[in-house]
Amino acid sequence: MAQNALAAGSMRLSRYYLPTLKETPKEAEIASHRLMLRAGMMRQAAAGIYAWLPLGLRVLRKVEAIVRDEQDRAGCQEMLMPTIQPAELWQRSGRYDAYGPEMLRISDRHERELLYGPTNEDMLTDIFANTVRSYRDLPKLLYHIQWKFRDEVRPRFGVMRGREFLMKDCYSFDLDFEGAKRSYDRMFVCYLRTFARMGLKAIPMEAETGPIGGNLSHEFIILADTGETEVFCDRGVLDFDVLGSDIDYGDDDGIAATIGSFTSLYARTEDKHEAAAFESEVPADRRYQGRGIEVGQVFYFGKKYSEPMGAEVAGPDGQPIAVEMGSYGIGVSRLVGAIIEASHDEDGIIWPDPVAPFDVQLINLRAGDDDCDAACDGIYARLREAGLDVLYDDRDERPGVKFADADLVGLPWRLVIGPRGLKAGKVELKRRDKSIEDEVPLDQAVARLIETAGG
RNA sequence: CGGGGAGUGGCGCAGUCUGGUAGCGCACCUGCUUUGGGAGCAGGGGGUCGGAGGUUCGAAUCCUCUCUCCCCGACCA
Repeated sequence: MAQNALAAGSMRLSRYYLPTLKETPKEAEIASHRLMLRAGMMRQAAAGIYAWLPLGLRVLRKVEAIVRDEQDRAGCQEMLMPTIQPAELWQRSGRYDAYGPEMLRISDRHERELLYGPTNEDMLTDIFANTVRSYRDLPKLLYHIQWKFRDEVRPRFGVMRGREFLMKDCYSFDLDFEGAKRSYDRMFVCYLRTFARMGLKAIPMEAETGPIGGNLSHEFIILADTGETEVFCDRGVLDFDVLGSDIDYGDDDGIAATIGSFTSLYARTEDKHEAAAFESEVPADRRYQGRGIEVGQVFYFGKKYSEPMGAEVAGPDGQPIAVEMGSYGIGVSRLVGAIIEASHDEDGIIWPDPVAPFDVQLINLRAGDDDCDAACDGIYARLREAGLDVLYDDRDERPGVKFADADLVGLPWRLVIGPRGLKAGKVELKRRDKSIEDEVPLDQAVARLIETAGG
């Protein structure tokens, strides 16, 4: 929408850099990859590494803004750590040798060993250890949104599994397990809200917890027919209205209760699925089976890094205590692909309103015709004034080309103005998802757009 | 990393087996005609055939080496 002044902006398509493709580049197999290339959102630079073009960047920024907003709302504080890290940090945490060839190792002109960060536990734990001294400074939730690099053996699915990817990672620091659990719960709820705000059904599912044990790790899975993972869950999980329920981050018990209602219901990916448990715990009419994409994970790992890296605070009795930590990731760039997987048809993308690169596609069917130009220019100005982001197709192209591009790019609203309708004083107002297709008087169309699509 | 496949103009492809002056569709440029679902006609521009070496009078085509990309699997946000 238009609230974000930085992201806002309308464009005339004749001036916009939007290189759409009629044919699919042969390297693109899955829908999101295909559509992102065809819709001119990105171009590949190398395997798993992409350049974001203006349209793609708009979406990436919107997704990022929602993630940021919800992090801040949950009490997390944003910072920014570098993409390049000294190897020494990882040698101290013991991960440098453990990480393997997935880590891109580089060296500078002094032959100092560096690496392109695949994650930031080590660095932030180090920063924290050097700056926080007392239990009274806890708890803390710190996050950043930064590009990461993992040298995957086999990058694929476009932006869904690239080597370079934009990720939000948050880290919690608490004095004891109870505190760590509160932080974990807080992030859990934050994630539910974050994905819901993007128009997605994201389901928390039990995940591997590693050597720590317990059940304190969940993957958040977006439902999408083309997802890579098979998921099984109780439909109750799908019906839960997170945005409708008023989350109060000051109310720990309320948050714990919200999570309890989620985690009490069966929800597992194929790795953890047990048919017998599924059938005994979930009534037949509530069993849901489908496919999904992992877009986030929350993880409690206790003192795994704080102990080796000396991240200790003085407790109430003055004795040093290694802090309890957790980390919480969201694949921001991956989400752009995941959203498309979850929302497209054979003609193109169908953007959920909150992440759409523009609100409205205004189509002038006969650019150069005085009446059409006048009507479109007027509407373009009025919609912009109302704060809507409009992509105005004023190109000297045939209608078929414009419709095809509009379907491809997939903006939520489409306003079509042509000589035929104009003679009758009407324009065509449509939703990309086809839920609305109306011929209405021009003023009415504008009013409806401002009312429903406006900030 | 195992198994498969592909590199020829911006995109999609043919040509390679059987060596003989690089082609098609779309896109692009100019003009005219068109104009409610990817227009028609005419004219035009653009390619070291991934790279390096070799064989040959002559290599996109044959041989050797190499780089890159994609798909399936294992792995992963």
